[in-house]
Amino acid sequence: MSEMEASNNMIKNNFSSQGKSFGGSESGEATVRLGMKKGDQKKIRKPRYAFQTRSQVDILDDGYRWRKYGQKAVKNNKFPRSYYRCTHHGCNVKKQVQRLTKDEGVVVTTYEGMHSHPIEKSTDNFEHILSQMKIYTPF
DNA sequence: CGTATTTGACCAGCGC
DNA sequence: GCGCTGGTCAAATACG
Repeated sequence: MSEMEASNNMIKNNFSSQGKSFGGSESGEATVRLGMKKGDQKKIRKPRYAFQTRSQVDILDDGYRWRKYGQKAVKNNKFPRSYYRCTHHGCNVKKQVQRLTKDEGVVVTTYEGMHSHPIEKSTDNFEHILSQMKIYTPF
């Protein structure tokens, strides 16, 4: 996983890439237990979008519900990385949050997969979220 | 009661 | 061939 360093340069700003119909990365998911691992992934590359945001809190809600399924520390970072997963049915979207060792105020959020359902929260509320981002973006 | 969260342990892949 | 890392899952717990 050397992408953590690369991500620093590969940061993309295509936030609107998610709101679209499903049909993309689906992976049959069938896999029973450990079968799901990278079996499909090794063949099909899931879209990965990394976002770099300046915020003291790593809990940036984009409008979806996330369930934390793991937390592991990274070598390049003395801060632990948090793994989140969408709690929707049929929505295998994964998201991971990581902080930069150099700037703890910078949070890197990486989204994996695409949502196949509309946002739960009200769009109006979403505005509040953006407002939160702005507040934590003094630069 | 239900949901969400937490920590630990396990497994597979890859490296050397 | 063995070791190591990373990554995910499972169960237990906490909280609303």
